[in-house]
Amino acid sequence: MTQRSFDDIKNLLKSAGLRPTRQRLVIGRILFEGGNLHFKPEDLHAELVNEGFKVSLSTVYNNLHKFTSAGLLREVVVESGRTFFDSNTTSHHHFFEEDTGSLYDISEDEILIQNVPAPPKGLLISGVDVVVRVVKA
Amino acid sequence: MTQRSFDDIKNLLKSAGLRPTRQRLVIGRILFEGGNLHFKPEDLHAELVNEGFKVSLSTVYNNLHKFTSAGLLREVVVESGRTFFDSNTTSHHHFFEEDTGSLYDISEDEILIQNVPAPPKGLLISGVDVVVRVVKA
DNA sequence: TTTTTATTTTATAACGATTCTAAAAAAGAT
DNA sequence: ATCTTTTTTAGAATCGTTATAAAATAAAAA
Repeated sequence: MTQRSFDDIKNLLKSAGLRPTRQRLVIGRILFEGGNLHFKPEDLHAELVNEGFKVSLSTVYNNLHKFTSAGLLREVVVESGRTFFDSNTTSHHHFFEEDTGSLYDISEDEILIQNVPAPPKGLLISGVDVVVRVVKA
Repeated sequence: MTQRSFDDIKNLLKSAGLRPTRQRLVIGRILFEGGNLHFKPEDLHAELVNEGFKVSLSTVYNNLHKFTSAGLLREVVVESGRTFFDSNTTSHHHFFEEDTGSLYDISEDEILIQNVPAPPKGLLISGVDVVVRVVKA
């Protein structure tokens, strides 16, 4: 996944059924220009403001959720109280460093999970999340 | 782990370095009377009030955290926005049903996790959490 | 194009969960 | 009992997030 042009982002948004607004293009360029990003809504908003784009925090939240339901982003739950998003939407796992709030990917085929028991009656497995908590050595 | 007397709870608290106050005894009796409980602070507070005990919500939060750092409780992170506690402090995993907020234990030896990669330089693994997300069939 | 309609953005208010505050109460030590 | 320390409490404050409703923008239709 290499550097993406503005038009690529535009197409990405369109094919996800999202209008390519100015705000979404700018957000999309940061999130999808290549490389996997882990971030909090506040982080992204700060970066946008920092780069000189006027986008409200509401819009950031709004679009992170739209991107997520459109399959362009994933939410990662590692801490109660704050939400992390991940620009890598493929199935994978994470190292999480509580001190710093840093996340690191673990690819799905690196880790091996076996013998997941059958869920309680009437329930179906929709996903398996592994969080490996780490601390400074 | 069978029914525990008030004195058992008192000793449990004492040996955890916690003064056996009226509030802690009452909370402890609910949480440690046997059986594994998954609950939110609000739930516990509601139950206490319901049973006729006057305990403030602050005290509940306060003591859940004290119990946790004393090793009597565990926090379970399955959703950003609310905190779950687990009276089972042994290493184990969970099914989580998002619709209802229900948690079900998966014992550690039931599930098999292998090939957890080495953490990034300078970090040590402090724990591995597996959350199996489930939905109504 | 212009007009119309639908969607999006925004500032701001509201919200729920949690933490903080500082004063009153209770526990333990002397 | 008295003193000291810890705990509890009500209430305010804070944090992250979501709701509101009016203004702006995008897309579709004319």
